[in-house]
Amino acid sequence: MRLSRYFLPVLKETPSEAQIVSHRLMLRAGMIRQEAAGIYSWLPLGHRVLRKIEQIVREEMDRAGAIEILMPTLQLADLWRESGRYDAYGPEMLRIVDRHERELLYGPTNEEMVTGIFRSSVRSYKDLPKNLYHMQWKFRDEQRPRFGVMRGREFLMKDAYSFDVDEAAAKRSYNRMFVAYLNLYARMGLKVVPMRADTGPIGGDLSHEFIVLADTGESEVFCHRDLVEMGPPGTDQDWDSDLQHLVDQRTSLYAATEEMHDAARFEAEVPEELRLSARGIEVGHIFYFGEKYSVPMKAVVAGPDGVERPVHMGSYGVGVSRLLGAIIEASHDDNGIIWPESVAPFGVAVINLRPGDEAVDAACQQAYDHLTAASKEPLLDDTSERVGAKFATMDLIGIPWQLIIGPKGLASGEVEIKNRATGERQSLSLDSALNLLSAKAGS
RNA sequence: CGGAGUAUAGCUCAGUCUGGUAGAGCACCGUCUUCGGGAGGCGGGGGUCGCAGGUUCGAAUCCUGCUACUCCGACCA
Repeated sequence: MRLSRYFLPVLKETPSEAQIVSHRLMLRAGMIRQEAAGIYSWLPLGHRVLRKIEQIVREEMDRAGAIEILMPTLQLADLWRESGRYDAYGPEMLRIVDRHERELLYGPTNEEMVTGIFRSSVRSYKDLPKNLYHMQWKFRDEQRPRFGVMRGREFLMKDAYSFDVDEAAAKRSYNRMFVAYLNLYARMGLKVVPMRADTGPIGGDLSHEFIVLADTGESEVFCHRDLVEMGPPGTDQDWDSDLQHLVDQRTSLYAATEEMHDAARFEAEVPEELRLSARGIEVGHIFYFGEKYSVPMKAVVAGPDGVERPVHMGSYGVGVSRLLGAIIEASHDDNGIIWPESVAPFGVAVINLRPGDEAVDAACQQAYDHLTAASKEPLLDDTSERVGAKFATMDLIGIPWQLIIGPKGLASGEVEIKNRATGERQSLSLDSALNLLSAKAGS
């Protein structure tokens, strides 16, 4: 992409409404624009990152055996009356009436609908297990939206739903999601801790929240320090096994959110120097809730004995749009965002310090073509901004690598590359720079 | 949902108390100088002062109603 043809409305000044760093940086970097309280337009840069995160989530869900579908945003009220949640959900649910006076709602979640899809076609235990997921915009009419995309009213969520023949099988489905979640967050450069969580109004017996530790987090969390440093399980697993040892490894150490916290147990189980109490951002939540929906909605399968039984279900959510905020909270400095390479909107920023200079233009074009061919998704700054502004903008939007090409360096056959995260720079020939960047930059 | 605020140029904000021709910085356009970390000069464009009503010779400013947004708290699969 050439910056001169792109749409990147960066702001020099901080908009007054933004209180936390991720919100400020997303607005300043021209990633989002607020349209109403808790409702945002995604501008090109933000949209690119959103798509990258989506793709990582998709790949890890697919790897764990989940199957992607896409359900609509609008749902019929009658479907929700089957589960009893139409009346139970309260004012957070946006209710809509169409021209025929039909009662609809903008989906805050999809348990009812996916159960409807499942029960219409699955009859036998032989078709289980199944895990269906989608990534779709949700709407929850929060009383007080804040923190930009971290707590919006409209937000993009990946929600998966598992269907199993009994509780033991459902636990295996739960474990698959547990492991897949740890892997997908790790791919985004996040340190995430799973914590026992309250199941809340959705109901159920077994639930974990996945928490990114950050000072600006909305909830207080308590855990064993070792959990923070423990790496992800890795993607190379036997996904048909129960994966129980991986889950046990991470659930045997103390970790709980505020509402589940037991100070006495915390102090008994965790030596003082390993006790960590911090604030966290919830970026995922998984539940096993058994027959909560399958019984009232009559989602049943015939077992080997020919008897029909309600299926055992779980649901698994990742806050896709919230993850942008969480990643920025976890990775930024005074100059702006520092994108992990896996989710960066562009892989390399090619900075032309003197557009119009024949040699510089040619070198930039060569670099741009080379990096494009190498799938490094370069962003070429070919504008006539002053160099200070160019550097500031590229630092702000957080492209992992900068390739700086100007007349002075070029005269002695050199260009400069800079790593956004470390600030480290080196001068070298254009060819060496391109080889180096092709080898390590980008996804 | 309780409490506190805000609304004036694309952005950040003065001006409102005490009614009298709509302001600044940044951004934008033109031009000159400058040119390797958010430069400077000169010239220029851009505003139904959130909306509706009222008071007044005259309202951004005073009064009434409404709307939107923000912050603190409670709430939050």
